[in-house]
Amino acid sequence: MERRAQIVQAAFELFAERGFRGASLGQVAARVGLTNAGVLHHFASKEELLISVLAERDREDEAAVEQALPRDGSLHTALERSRAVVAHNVGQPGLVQAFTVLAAESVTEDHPAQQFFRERYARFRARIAADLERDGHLATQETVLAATLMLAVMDGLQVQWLLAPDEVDMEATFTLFERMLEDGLLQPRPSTP
Amino acid sequence: MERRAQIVQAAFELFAERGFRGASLGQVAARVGLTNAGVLHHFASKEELLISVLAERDREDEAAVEQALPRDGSLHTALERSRAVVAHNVGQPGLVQAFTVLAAESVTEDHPAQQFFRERYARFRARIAADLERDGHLATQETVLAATLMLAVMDGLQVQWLLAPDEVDMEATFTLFERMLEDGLLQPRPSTP
DNA sequence: ATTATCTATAGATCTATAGATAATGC
DNA sequence: ATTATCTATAGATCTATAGATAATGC
Repeated sequence: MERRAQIVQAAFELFAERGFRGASLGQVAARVGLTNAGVLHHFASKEELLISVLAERDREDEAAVEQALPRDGSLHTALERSRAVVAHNVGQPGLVQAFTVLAAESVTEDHPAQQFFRERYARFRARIAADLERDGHLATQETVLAATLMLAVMDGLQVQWLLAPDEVDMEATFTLFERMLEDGLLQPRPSTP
Repeated sequence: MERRAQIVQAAFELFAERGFRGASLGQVAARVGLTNAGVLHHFASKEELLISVLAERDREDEAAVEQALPRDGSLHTALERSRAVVAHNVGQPGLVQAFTVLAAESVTEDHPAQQFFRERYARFRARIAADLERDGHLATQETVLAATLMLAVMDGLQVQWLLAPDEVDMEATFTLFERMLEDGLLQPRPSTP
């Protein structure tokens, strides 16, 4: 079972570096010191390997966030969690790159990770929308839009940051966004003229 | 010269459908009714084809926006332009998919479009920041952050929208963002408590 | 003459499978 | 016995080049 984890780790790195279609089983095998066929003993196909990588990494990362700062249903905690995730990501370019590259690649034809990302985004949107709903400052109809927006900001920032880490300050930009969210949306509106 | 344009068009579609690394020269050739070698007569390599595709499409699209709604340096027009781009994109999933997939793919190792996207984002950030600067409501230091944020929102929305066009309302979400931007950031701050 | 295409092909990969061998767990 | 790995390989691709042929523009 140790081996499986090693392979998942190597595949994760390679998919981050080259994308799913740009990375090969042979490269994964070489990185863990196996042959091609050795890897395919543990995973029936390259697609199955990708699915495993995504499922296992996602589970781990969600667990890490949950442990560091448990959800309590409040909007305050929800925002703090997002900020914590962004701050954490700044130190994990490999992780960010893997999810950024694979999520975008997944929109292409017959991509094996399409269902995974579709469900992942739907789940996150619903979760954030629920927190915003409970907060009560937004019209029900707007909570989903705001949740979509929040995820969009995180994803969009990552692309720019990966391309130019010295020019793009992901944390500061996200903080600005949260300020806008709080001042412009969540406070009682100051008589929009 | 007609042929070149046909090839660029076919390549654009295929890169959108499968990404640069997932699409092949042979597929491009087949789509325009040429052989592999026929395509390589017009473009020295697959990489050169990609660069041409990006350069030509980008030029065309920028020109289209410019013609529809010329820049005049005002923030109002700048925001209107963004909204127009988002609205236009909703009718152009192929265009959106090409840029979304290729931008994310470009962050991977030795990707031929890396320089293109790096420069493109830098250019857009600078342009939007300049408009915000002139407007005068933001501290100079914040204009770049706000410009980064604006591009991030557009990009991030596209990923979610491409995966679930029926669940994600790109225009409505962007409108919500612009309202936040105006109310929360560009208006005189209502005594932040 | 020059430009556009084609045929043919070299030389790399790539995924996945079959079947043999080595290692491990009862 | 079962699990892990390997060697060998089939069968697809893929990119790019060389050299021949067809089409076009003076």
